[in-house]
Amino acid sequence: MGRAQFAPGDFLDAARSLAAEHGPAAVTVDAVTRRLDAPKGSFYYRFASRDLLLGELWLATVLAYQEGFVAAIEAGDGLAAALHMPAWVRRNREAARLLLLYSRHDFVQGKWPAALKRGVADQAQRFMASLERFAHSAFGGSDADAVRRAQFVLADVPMAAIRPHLQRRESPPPLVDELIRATYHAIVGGGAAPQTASSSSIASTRSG
Amino acid sequence: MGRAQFAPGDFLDAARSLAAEHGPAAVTVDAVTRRLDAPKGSFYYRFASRDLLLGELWLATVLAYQEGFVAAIEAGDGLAAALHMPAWVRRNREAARLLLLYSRHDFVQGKWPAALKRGVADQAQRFMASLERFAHSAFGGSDADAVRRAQFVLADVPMAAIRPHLQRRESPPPLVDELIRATYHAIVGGGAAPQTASSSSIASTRSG
DNA sequence: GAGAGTCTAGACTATATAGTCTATAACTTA
DNA sequence: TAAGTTATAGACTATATAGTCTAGACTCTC
Repeated sequence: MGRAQFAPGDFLDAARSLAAEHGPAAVTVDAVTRRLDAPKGSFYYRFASRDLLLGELWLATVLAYQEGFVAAIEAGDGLAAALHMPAWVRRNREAARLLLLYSRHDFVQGKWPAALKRGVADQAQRFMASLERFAHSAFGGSDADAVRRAQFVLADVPMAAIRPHLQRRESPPPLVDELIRATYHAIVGGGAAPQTASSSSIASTRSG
Repeated sequence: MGRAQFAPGDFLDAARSLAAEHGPAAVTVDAVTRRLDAPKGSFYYRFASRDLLLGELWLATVLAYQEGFVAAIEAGDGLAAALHMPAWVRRNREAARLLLLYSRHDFVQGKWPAALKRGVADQAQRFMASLERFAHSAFGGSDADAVRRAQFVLADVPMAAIRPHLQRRESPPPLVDELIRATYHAIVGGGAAPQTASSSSIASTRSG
């Protein structure tokens, strides 16, 4: 069969669905090929190993998210960077579950080739650079504490706000953005804080 | 061998260490018994299955954490409940890794007996009751949004602040408490907020 | 249309792991 | 000390899964 019936992307798509539905452990080669009704040989013709499939899936997912994040930071808009997470999650529900419900190590525990390794390292490095850049502009320094603060408002808090909803397979409601925004202003301060720390106002903003 | 060489707790301890070090997937029956130099028979004499071991480990871990949390809520001190997480994590590093780095489903995917099932359900119910109680006192209601806010400040944010440090196998530094506190005051407001939303003060509080 | 290259097809192998089963050693109690 | 109880001991089975291998079907080019 000289004409390909399956593209590499088909296997990645199937893997993404399976991982989003039942976790990365459910992404067995048999499960993936069964879902596509493809023979095993066709899988291994394209991917050297299951580890590689999962590694590529993870990297693609992280990069897809990070693109908008880095852009926002480079535009000097920290709040937009923080709010990029819920926005992206709403548009990419399956990928979002991979990114927020599991860790890198659930995907890439094994040995991967240099190319993938470099890809992941580059990604981490670009992300850290963004955090440092933001830390510098928001907290006046790039020491460990300032970077940690940046990570907190730009990544940890958005994840924390969204995760429970993904766990219940819901789309993150608007309340999530509000919580991220309020936290952002509390930690970063300044800017266009719509209200002061007195927060009964926050609590009642979006209840209906 | 009429006198027991191993207590059930020995297997739980070994399982906890393994899970903390390499994740719950590394808690195989072989790995556990190898670590204790115990025969397989001795394991299955005490635990009906691997699932049961992991289930009991998870439940014990959650309950150990929750005790202090619920007590703080019942004492009417929301901030103490939020700060209980970093305090508990510092005292229970291994258990903390289970609780914060993995999800319930990594431990209890299989079938468990009614007793365990009830234990987990009870635990979840007590936790929700605490959240509702706090939501009522802090946000004046127990509707879904108010409970979600409660979960955010009391559970999600503390987890988010701590998780990166556990991932690096560090003890959570004091900065973590500060971030939790600042977020708490931003969302809950009122109370004894030590500073207003202008946060250059927060940023410089604990840099040295 | 012959030959080369591409991809499908799926049986087969190797290995890790959960769980079973039988024998027996070490205690306990009458 | 005999009988009964409790636990150790580890070989064995069953199953899931990653990965290999060979045959051959399809397509494209000359």
